[in-house]
Amino acid sequence: MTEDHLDATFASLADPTRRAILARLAQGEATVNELAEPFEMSLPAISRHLKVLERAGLISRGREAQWRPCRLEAGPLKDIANWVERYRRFWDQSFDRMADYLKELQTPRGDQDDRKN
Amino acid sequence: MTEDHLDATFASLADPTRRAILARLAQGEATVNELAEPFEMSLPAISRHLKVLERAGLISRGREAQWRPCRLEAGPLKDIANWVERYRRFWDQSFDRMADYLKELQTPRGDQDDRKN
DNA sequence: GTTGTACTTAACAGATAAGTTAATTAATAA
DNA sequence: TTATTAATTAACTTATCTGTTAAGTACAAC
Repeated sequence: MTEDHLDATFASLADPTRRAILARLAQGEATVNELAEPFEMSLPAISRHLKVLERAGLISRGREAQWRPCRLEAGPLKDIANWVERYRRFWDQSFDRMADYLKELQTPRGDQDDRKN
Repeated sequence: MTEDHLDATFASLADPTRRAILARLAQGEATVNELAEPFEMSLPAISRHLKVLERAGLISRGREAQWRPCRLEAGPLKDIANWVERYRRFWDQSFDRMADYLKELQTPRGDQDDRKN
């Protein structure tokens, strides 16, 4: 909810490996090795990505014997969705066209200035 | 639309100054000095933030005399919204509860295991 | 021309990020 | 106890990010 939290969430999502990990976890829990398998990257590297995701609150980790199963935690994603929703009106209809349209309403017909092409 | 583009967009949004700049631009075009005014930061720093936003396609810049008015470009924000929507089901109802609920359906009444509180 | 305003670029410093390999911790299994 | 598997931490390299001040560019006004 805080701005600071948004920082960490957006930063976490800026990495394609981490987004792929989240996509995998959307299908269910997985261990570190399972998560690492699709990537040509060392296990420590994956472990660090997981730590980044954990710090952002995007995953949580349990303990079962020597495995540390990860699961998706979607709270921060909801924050992102809420944040971006505030801009929906800017893409729902082209804002440029909207501005032109409003201008047109104020201007007598056949009387518009030239515009750059 | 590409993954690469998402990288740049998320990374741009990970900075509170840049998010504040976008919020300001949601109210209309502004010059660099106008955008810089609320921040205790040098103008070159703002200029670089704007370059980051521009590279991510989140703003565009015109030229009017010596001013370079910035405007919001919401395309990449739409991409973010689309991306995050895929996870909506994970926060719309608590997924934990959903799992519990499904389990409950499969279990004879008054017969459930203890759960952590 | 010169001066002033708006903004960018250059050059630098410090912090953070992302990967590597090697060593370490933790639990299982023999 | 020893060996194996799962995962993390340590130490290090390289690159990128974010800010600074100082210098440079572009246009306007005089």
